Amino acid sequence: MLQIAQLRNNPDLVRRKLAVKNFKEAGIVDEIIGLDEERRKLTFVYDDTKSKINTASKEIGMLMGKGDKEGAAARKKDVEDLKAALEPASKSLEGVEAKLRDLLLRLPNLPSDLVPAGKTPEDNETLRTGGSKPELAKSALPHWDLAKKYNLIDFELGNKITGSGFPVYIGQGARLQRALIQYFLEYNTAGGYVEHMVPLMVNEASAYGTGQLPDKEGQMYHATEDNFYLIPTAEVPLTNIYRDEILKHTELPIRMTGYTPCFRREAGSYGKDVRGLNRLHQFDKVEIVQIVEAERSYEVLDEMVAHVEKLIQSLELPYRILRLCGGDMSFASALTYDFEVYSAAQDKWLEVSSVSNFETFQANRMKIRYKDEAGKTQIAHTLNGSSLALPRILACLLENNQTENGILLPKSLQGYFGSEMI
RNA sequence: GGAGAGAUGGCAGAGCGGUCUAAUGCGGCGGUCUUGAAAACCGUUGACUGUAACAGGUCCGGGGGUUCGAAUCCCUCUCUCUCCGCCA
Repeated sequence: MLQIAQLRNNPDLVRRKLAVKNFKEAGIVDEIIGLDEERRKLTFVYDDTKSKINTASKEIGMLMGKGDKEGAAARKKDVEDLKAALEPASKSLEGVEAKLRDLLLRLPNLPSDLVPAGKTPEDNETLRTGGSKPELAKSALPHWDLAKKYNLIDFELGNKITGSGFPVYIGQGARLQRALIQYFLEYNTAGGYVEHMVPLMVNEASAYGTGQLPDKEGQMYHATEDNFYLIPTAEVPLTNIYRDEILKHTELPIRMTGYTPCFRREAGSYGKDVRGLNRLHQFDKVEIVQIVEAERSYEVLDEMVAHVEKLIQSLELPYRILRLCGGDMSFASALTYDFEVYSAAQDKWLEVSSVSNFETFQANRMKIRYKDEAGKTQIAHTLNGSSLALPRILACLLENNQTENGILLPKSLQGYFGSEMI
């Protein structure tokens, strides 16, 4: 959620930045500024009337104490009149505030100056690439065939138990998942992130906090009986740990990591993109989250990008880092770097991590604040990224490393997996 | 699932209709003392809104009500604890 002060003090800048994000309802900005002005006027009337009522009520108490019943009765009449005046002011104030909140929630975060203009993924900027694409034999198989050949994943079995997009990992496949999770967590904790195991279901307030609600309502599985949502990413429970907290600046940065399954309805997805491990309803991911002082967040973003990059390098996969354009960024983000790895047999780039700075957008909603060195309360900046999401990494590992004798695993994984090859 | 108790400032905890602008303790911050520290003593210590700055307003789990006046009374929701039941 943006801060009203941003719109009030710098409406042109806000409009310009929203345009970079291809936000269509720019009129909302003026509407908000108008409502805010109205709000302040009404607030003044309300507060002033309330103040008079408070004074009168105190007087009544004193008069009653002295036994002056007539004086008290007269003041009571005054209060009655004041209350009649308060009613409409209070009603319209409530209405204005509700409308204001609603409009404010519909505004996406402002993109940072680094964000390139653009509408589609084609407009994303390639920051850099690394690794090299493997030379595969003509007979090379896509990962869904490899998964079958080596009996690693049974997609049909998942259909039977639950539905499509809920694969069953078997034998060496399950073991490899476990090895990847372990490796990623160890790497992140070595990098200073504290491991957390968190609930996989969250309440409504948490879903609002990180911005899944209200705009991604249909993307989460919803347990309606208890009004809980299955988490689409560990970002939600991890970041919400600090909801409604005021931290000391000496406690920052907060650095957290956690492994969780993630649940996404992916309503509207279809076709070849959903084949095999490319898009699932349940998948495993290790996430990193940081809560930092405002002026440090871009430095931290770079640090997180470097952290994820080294991890991908250690897996020896060809990768590229994209700086997302305004149109391809998420609602809540100010700047996002996507990591894609090259899936050789599919001849496709697959997103495996998305590292974002949300600046105050999430923190403002969640009221995550800190006292700076001067003792002033500031809104914190939040950041998060995948480090890493498993299925597409697995797809690439299988496809890129296939040999006649099996799948050769990168050195970094061999210890966690327990052997060199599948 | 059944019965009962409760939710107050960073924490503990008093307050049960009118100086509550919420006691007290702990913690935090500043100071005195000290070579330094501890102890002791003194002072200070919330959030939001609003203003040029004051003033003013809101907040005692959430929402609603009674009253001139609510932390305090009533209704309702949520959550926590204790006991019972079930159970990995």
